[in-house]
Amino acid sequence: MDIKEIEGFLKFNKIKPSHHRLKIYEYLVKSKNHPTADLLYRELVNEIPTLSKTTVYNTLNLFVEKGAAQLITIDESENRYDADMSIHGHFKCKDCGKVFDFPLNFAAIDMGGLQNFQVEENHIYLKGLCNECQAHKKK
Amino acid sequence: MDIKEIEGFLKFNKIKPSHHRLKIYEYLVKSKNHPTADLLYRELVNEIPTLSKTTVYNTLNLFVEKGAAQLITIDESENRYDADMSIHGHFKCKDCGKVFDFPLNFAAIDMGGLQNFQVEENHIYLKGLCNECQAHKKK
DNA sequence: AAATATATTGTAACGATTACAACTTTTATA
DNA sequence: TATAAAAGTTGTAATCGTTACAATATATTT
Ligand SMILES: [Mn+2]
Ligand SMILES: [Mn+2]
Ligand SMILES: [Zn+2]
Ligand SMILES: [Zn+2]
Repeated sequence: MDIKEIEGFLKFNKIKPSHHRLKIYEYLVKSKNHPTADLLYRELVNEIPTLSKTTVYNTLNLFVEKGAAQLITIDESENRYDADMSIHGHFKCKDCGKVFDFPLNFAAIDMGGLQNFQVEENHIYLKGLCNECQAHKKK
Repeated sequence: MDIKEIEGFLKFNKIKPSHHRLKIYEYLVKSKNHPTADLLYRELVNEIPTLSKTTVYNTLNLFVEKGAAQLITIDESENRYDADMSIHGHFKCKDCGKVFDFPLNFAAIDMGGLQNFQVEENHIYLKGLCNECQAHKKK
């Protein structure tokens, strides 16, 4: 996904593609690491020295509003963001803190129980130990 | 579930059942409304005028540590708590803000995709409009 | 009863996020 | 192109949920 595609995608979502917005969206798409606003700021401020944290917050809120990114509340004190709007689950390692994607058959979940609720968003969060951290523990 | 059962349950989880702890746990069990620390405080401070908010936070953290309650991160700015440790999903209405339980067949989720992750917790959060709020909208 | 451990309190600090007004850049209008 | 209006960005201060901490109160042990 190159910068032209990202520009097109933002426009498609009625977001005016300013330089900052392009860079922030590009980071989300390419890193796939579900960053917090603070991490995004720290990662981009070298490349964009004039960047302010408020712009990062404004931009992420705009992306969520316009449906170009989703807010991930897997953490208890910080919000994370994801440009991948497809239905998928998130796994957070309690040791290293990384958040991983995993595929999800959503049809298997959305059954019976919820009586007449009109579902607009789904968030599947698992927590435990990732592959790598399990290996460390064994030693 | 009467107060004696609650006392026994706290003891079983290695939590010394002080008066405050009993009342807080009782509220969680009986209200089933997945309260925030602040709501819990406001609901109990009339009955326990000496209650402090710090105690509410301390107590909820203790419950989670000891496995007597679970932390629910369905909100983006406030933590909620649930004494129901069984596997079930949560639905949050975007209109009225209420958080509802719904039954869940977890086996359907934990499939393939997550490669060698050791799962210790699962959180299934759906959002949308509850029954009642859909009715209001129609008018 | 005295000593020790545990629980609770009130206040201050912290950290993530937002509010807001000033400033800059882009877009529209004349 | 010059001017005005709109949109984007910035830095700082404020807000709000949560935690740190030291003082006090209560419970448990000696
Ligand atoms: Mn993801
Ligand atoms: Mn519940
Ligand atoms: Zn890990
Ligand atoms: Zn509702």
